[in-house]
Amino acid sequence: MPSAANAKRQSSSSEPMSSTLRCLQVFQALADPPYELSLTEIGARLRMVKGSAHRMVRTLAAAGLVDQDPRTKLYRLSPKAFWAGTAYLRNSPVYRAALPLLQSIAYESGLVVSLGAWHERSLLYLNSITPPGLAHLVAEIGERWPVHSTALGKAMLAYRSRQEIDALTEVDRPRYTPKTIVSAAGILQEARKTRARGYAVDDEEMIQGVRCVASPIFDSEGAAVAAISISGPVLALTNETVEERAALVREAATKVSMQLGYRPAARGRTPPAAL
Amino acid sequence: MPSAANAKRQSSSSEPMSSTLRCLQVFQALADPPYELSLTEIGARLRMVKGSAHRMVRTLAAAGLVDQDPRTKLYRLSPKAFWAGTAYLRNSPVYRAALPLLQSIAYESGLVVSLGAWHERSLLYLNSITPPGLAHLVAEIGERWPVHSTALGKAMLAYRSRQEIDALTEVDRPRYTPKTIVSAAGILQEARKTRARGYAVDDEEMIQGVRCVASPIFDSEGAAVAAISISGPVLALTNETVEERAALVREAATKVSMQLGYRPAARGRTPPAAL
DNA sequence: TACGGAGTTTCGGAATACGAAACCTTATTC
DNA sequence: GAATAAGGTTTCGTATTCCGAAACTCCGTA
Repeated sequence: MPSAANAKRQSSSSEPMSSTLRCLQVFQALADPPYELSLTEIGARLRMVKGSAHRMVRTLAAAGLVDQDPRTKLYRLSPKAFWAGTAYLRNSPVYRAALPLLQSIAYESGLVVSLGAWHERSLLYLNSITPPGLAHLVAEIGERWPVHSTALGKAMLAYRSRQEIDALTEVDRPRYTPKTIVSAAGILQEARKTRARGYAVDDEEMIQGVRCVASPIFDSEGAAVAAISISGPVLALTNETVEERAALVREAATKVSMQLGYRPAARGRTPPAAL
Repeated sequence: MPSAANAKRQSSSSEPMSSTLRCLQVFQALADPPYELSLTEIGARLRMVKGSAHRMVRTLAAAGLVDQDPRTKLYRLSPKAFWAGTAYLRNSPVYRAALPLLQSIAYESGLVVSLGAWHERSLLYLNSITPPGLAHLVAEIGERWPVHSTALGKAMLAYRSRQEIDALTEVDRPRYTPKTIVSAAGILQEARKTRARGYAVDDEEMIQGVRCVASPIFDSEGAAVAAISISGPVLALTNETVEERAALVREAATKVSMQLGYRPAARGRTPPAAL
């Protein structure tokens, strides 16, 4: 009786499982603030009836990835989701190679040291080391930040392909402070400067009063996949000390690149992001 | 035509989506070492034919949670999975409250400082701060460790319910070093000692040459949901200095508990894990 | 050039998920 | 304290989606 002369093909070929995809949308919806959602809210955001939303959170709960607050009834990601997601870190050659160096630089500089990776045109924070007293200017593990206004992002962007930069700057990027560079021309110019001096600088372009320097990490294919930064209040990271801090991150980033199999003098590799 | 007199009920009530559950099993399989699996291996582990395994990794890939290494063809968790999973951390009151304190203690003590949470009878590492040179004795973010042989685990276990302890110690726990306490009686005795002195000690019970002290964090309901520890080589964490290190973690853990709304002198709360 | 191993796609049949609506539970209002 | 409202949970029939088996393709090897 069903499918009586169904007009539509069951789909051309190996389509992903649609019901599972919708369920994973629920999962990902819980990964953004406010991190805790009611059933009704989930249904509203993802355009599904309450019953379906309920089935999906129950499925995620059955898999252990989602918890429900007994008091508020709100759904949120569980510790198991954290365990599973962080497998990426534990498996990441960049992270494993960089972590010890981050600690060293943090103690040497007394400032915030961060490791970020390139992910879908944004900067993904992998970890930060923060000396006491500077906790307020720290990005959280796993947070995504813009690449045009952070030192970590700019360090990677400067060594990405020209097409990637152009795609990013098709329209002006968001402004966060008066110093944020938002235009395509400005961002391209910044990339040029970054390559010229060998490190990227964020001079209060993301957060007022915070300055950062960063240097990119290259994988064995020469792609800028990550970066290391030192951040601090403008009073601590003055123009006089920027150079030596930059030297710290450059040295560390180079070491990590080497461990990843990057060889700077490789055979005729085209310099990235040619202008 | 289908369902022509189907003998089996479609299931009593809101069952979770079975196909999605199997797909999430694939996701979780990638969260354990070796972290990268081939299609055939996934199929073998989860008892599914290749075609099904393929549909599932394609679905996870379509959701962005899984990547395939272009060279090796192996599947692994993606940065997006990391972003999603770490939402648990960003949303965690314990983590937010404890992180600044961890940094302080790490700088004060010069040793490794860790934060762990109770999760399904095991210890889940949320983060660690490691001074230079001690990187080798650090547990990774998101790793799960046993509760009977780690200071973090023992600190929480000592304040859990008697039933929970008994359930855990039904059979002897795994031994990792000659000093590991594996019997039910020994673990119970340890819990008693921990409560008596106010902090837990791991004296080379997990890793030879490494000693740790830890103190539990209580939520507003009085449950020991997390703990803070200081770890170091036995030469650095000597008997003479254990007391003062323990004082550091106790003070920090108490502060975090307070921030979570825990009130030690609450109305007639039954002391946990009564003997 | 044949072979082997692994990944990918196809296909029909049958079990599974969807949506709508009813039901239940908890908090709020008068 | 009863009525109400808002949200969470369950039921049910239909038709859509998923499962398994097997064929196909790709790539490196003998």
